[in-house]
Amino acid sequence: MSTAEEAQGDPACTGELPHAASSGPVSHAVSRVARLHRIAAGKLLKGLGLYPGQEFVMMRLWDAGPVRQSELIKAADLDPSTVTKMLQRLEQSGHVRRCPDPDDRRAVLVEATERSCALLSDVSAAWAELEEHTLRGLDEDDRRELARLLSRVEANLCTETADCPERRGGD
Amino acid sequence: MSTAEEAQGDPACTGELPHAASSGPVSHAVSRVARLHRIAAGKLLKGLGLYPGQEFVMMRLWDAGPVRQSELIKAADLDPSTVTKMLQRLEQSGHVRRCPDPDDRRAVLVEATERSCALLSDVSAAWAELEEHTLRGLDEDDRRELARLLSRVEANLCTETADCPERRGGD
DNA sequence: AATATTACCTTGGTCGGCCAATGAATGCGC
DNA sequence: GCGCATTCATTGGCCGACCAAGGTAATATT
Repeated sequence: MSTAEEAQGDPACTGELPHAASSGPVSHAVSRVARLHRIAAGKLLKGLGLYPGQEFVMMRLWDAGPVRQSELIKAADLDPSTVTKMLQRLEQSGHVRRCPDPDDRRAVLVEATERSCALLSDVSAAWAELEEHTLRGLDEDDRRELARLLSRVEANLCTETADCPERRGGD
Repeated sequence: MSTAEEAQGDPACTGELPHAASSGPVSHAVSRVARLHRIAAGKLLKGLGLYPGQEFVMMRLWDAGPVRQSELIKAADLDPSTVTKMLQRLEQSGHVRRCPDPDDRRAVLVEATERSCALLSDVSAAWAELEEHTLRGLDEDDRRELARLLSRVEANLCTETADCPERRGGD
């Protein structure tokens, strides 16, 4: 076994930035952090029977009670088809119940099952753990700063790619 | 009751944090930023015939020339199967050429096609644009700070969930 | 040399996520 | 009332990403 190279070393953590990405170091970091963060979330959620991404939907349901699917879509800002499929799986796994909306025959009302409500505290705890894992070693100032900067970045990314002269036409 | 205050025009940009996620505001922000960032990258790459995620592999190939698939896997820190499928599609779309490694009959050598090399500058430009889009409005200090914090977070997420021994300082 | 291990890649499955296109019900304008 | 546009949700296709399992070849062990 010659590989004296740190059995569990950091494969990708050695930030070897590709040349073509040198123009976007932060973007690169965002991508890597995103994947790692998702993986970490996935591990924590796995024990709860949830897949990463489903928590957002469940959280909305826990918060808001029975809602239209369109509300979920708007709240999570996801593609309708994404939500449809996710809900089908969540229904299959017993986390969610769906029934037609009596008021609008094309709409569907979604609500969290009682069983899933038992997960609420676990998911909250998992998220707290994830947060701590993510921010370990950062003091309060750093955390605030990171939150602030991410918020700025999010706002930036919410604007269309190259057409945000912050002045759309009349309406 | 029935305060319909959340029924506003802005879909997701209004940071209405679910209650269950209040324990992890930064994690939530990371998730949202990640998705938005990926979407932005996707839009920029679409015109170049690439899908988000493929750039990383291509960048490695442009940097390193013909490499083993395992090198790519290690460099990008992706699942082998992910790389296999991605390369199959990249080969199909003409961005990549693969041939068996004469030195190791189970290995595969991968290289960027000449055609794809023409994309290098475009991808670099796209990444620069993405970076600017991401960081618009942040001054140099903020950008440095964000890079620093993301780096810290990345390091955190590289450690297993509850196991953070002394980390190697990497040269 | 024969066997066991390990490394390399592939296949098949699953999920989240997107887009495009479709069908069904509602609502608006005429 | 009738027709058209909107909204709601679904389907199918695609891609990235994961895991689990498998097959083949190189290497270590015996």
